[in-house]
Amino acid sequence: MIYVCNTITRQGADMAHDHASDCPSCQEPAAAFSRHDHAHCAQDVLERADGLVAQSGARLTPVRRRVLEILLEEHRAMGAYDVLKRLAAEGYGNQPPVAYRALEFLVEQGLAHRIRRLNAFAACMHPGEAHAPAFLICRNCNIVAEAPAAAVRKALDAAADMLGFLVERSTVEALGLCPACRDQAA
Amino acid sequence: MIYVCNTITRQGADMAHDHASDCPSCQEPAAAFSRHDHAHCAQDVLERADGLVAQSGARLTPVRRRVLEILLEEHRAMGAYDVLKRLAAEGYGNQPPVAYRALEFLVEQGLAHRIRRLNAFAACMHPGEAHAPAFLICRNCNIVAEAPAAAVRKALDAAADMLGFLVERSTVEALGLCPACRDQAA
DNA sequence: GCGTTGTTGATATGATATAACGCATGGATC
DNA sequence: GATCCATGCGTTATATCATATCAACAACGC
Ligand SMILES: [Zn+2]
Ligand SMILES: [Zn+2]
Ligand SMILES: [Zn+2]
Ligand SMILES: [Zn+2]
Repeated sequence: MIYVCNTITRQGADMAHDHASDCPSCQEPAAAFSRHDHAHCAQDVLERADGLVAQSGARLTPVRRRVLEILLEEHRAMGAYDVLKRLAAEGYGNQPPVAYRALEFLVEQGLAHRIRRLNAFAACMHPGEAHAPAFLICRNCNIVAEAPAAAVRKALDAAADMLGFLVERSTVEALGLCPACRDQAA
Repeated sequence: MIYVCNTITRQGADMAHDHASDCPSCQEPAAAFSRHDHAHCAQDVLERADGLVAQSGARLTPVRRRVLEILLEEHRAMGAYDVLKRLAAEGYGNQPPVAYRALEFLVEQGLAHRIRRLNAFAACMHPGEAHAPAFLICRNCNIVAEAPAAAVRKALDAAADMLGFLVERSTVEALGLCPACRDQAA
């Protein structure tokens, strides 16, 4: 299947990763929203997730791994109950805590992100790489892309520092139009 | 009464406003978290709100105005149901839509902000001034401050633009420690 | 084996948010 | 004045998001 990838990875010190260079998400930033076979990306992320979790001493149990797979398959921000429906249909528990716990675990491990504007979760497409992404949410087609935001964080830290405020975690989310919907509107 | 003001206003082209210069929120950024008599700020904001709404053709009805007053009085981020309790106690409707509609109106008019991380709303302390603030949320004492974020938005716009994404609205929220709690922790 | 820890599943509840309907008001139009 | 229409309000009901608590069970170290 062909998807539009919600991944945006820049080649560079902060975002580089080590898998095959034919990964569409590892090309130029301008290619982030372009259509490509997402199966490769998903498979790559899963493999890296296995390694990262083992390395941290945590356990990527069946439910947790399945939730990550679902997020990768669906390839969009999903509500906890959306995930739960999928789990229930596959014989896992169908109670909210099952989904919330798995999602919380994935977020803690850096394998997924929480999109507060949507009350939803999305798989991180470059786990293990230090990053604090900004999320770009298209109001027309609902695609969610992760954008490198080192400069944004830096500006935020500076603004907070002027007031004596110490930033520990931050949320940067933008609502607007993706390239495709932007063209369509014009 | 003495409050800590959740307002941070900088004297400068983007944030200046025209009322009396003894407003604590109009002093140096470093004074943003300091204690002061908030009644002056609240009164000033209400007066400006009246003017702004009239100017835009909208109507600041009793319920809407009362919600703004409540937000200003409480001087913190409030959940919709907190506001609703206050309204109900004063004889207004006690159903969720009453509060949500008024809050939505205030946000649309730029008289209040929605803080997604807290699922809450706070009065804007400098309505009418072009601004897209970042919110600084203390994880210890829950104070919420509005910080000027022009540089942050600029960086975000630039990051999005590199991907062809057009930002229309954005959410920038930081969780951390306010100056007081930071000192206390040290 | 056996206690300890962590994971899962179930029940129940709490918290946040919106859909849909009908009525009242107030201004524009006839 | 009567009619129409747009707007706001109140209500019922429902949808969506999230957590507290307990019981069963599995993995692990001893
Ligand atoms: Zn990839
Ligand atoms: Zn789009
Ligand atoms: Zn004040
Ligand atoms: Zn504090």
